[in-house]
Amino acid sequence: MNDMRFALDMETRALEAPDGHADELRLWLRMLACANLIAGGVRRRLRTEFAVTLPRFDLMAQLERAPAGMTLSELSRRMMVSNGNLTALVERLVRSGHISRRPSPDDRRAQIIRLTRLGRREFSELAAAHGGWIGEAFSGLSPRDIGELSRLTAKAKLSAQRALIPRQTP
Amino acid sequence: MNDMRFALDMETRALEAPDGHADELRLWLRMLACANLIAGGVRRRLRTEFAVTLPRFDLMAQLERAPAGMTLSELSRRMMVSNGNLTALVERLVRSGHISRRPSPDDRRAQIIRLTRLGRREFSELAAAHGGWIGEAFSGLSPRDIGELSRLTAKAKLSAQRALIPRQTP
DNA sequence: GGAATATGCTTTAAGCCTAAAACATATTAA
DNA sequence: TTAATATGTTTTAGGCTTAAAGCATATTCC
Repeated sequence: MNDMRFALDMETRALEAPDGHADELRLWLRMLACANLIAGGVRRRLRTEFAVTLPRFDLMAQLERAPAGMTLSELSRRMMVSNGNLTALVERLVRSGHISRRPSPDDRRAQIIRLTRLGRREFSELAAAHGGWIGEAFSGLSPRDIGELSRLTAKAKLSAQRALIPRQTP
Repeated sequence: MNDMRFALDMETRALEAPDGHADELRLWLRMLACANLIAGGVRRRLRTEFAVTLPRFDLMAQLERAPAGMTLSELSRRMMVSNGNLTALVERLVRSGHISRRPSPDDRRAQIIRLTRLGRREFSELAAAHGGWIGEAFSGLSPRDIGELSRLTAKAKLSAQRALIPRQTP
């Protein structure tokens, strides 16, 4: 039995803000809860309907947009996960026949990862279902809401980038 | 060395939508990227500045709002994580002296978890810093933007709940 | 009361994730 | 050219996360 339940009142309790960041905190908790909710739903459906994990789906989604393939480092940047994380994930996908791995002709340290025919075929099914779930998830919002939310989220992302990314040391 | 870099163009590439869910997909990828970005920054700072993990912080944050304590099940609902997940997390926090665990007087299966004095003291430092980081993260948005984004995110969360939560089987 | 069912918690197996260190190869600078 | 530095990948140690199964105790139904 699935032991998980969604607690939906995470941010409904008042946040007694120590400083004046109460609105930002409320926004953050809402955004986090919303993202976790949707990601959790996607994860559950991928598992029960397709026996696939979300990271595997994410990896295939990135590769699908790069028919020529990609190195592990490039992949780790796009997926926003650590480099070492990919080693095992890629290994599993190679073993299951969804991706191929060959040495880079340009750089003897690097490898090029690509979707196999099987990987492409299976991903197209996953992507169709996934698109439907996301459409459902936001079906309570009008097109106008979606546009506005999208715009503001992009703005928030940019703001967070500036604020949170560690300074480059060139 | 920190091997992670933030790839920020996740959703900048066009999404060729199979159906008509392109806008929803773009929104979803933006929201996910934004949440991951902020959560990643918070995680990194908690670790480097306080040697604390994000789940530990989250757990303490929940307990801080419940001075009378809480059972593990209640905690798992509020944190939106699985029940089994908490066993080890709670064990570690008990060992480090941040929380206490005592049997429930009402239910011999249950335990009541509470912040200790140390836990409360340490959490108050964490919370202050955390509030500041979140304030920074959204500092590029006007109060009006924040209000609007907060409102729409709440709406999206509600929509996702309706759409994605598995049907209750009463 | 006793059986069936539900709930609280732990355990297990598997996978995900990070940071840091290690190693190999490239690139740059002196 | 050699040395220093950077980059691509893997390894390691530790923690997080889930689903599912198992155990103990409560609750409900008959």
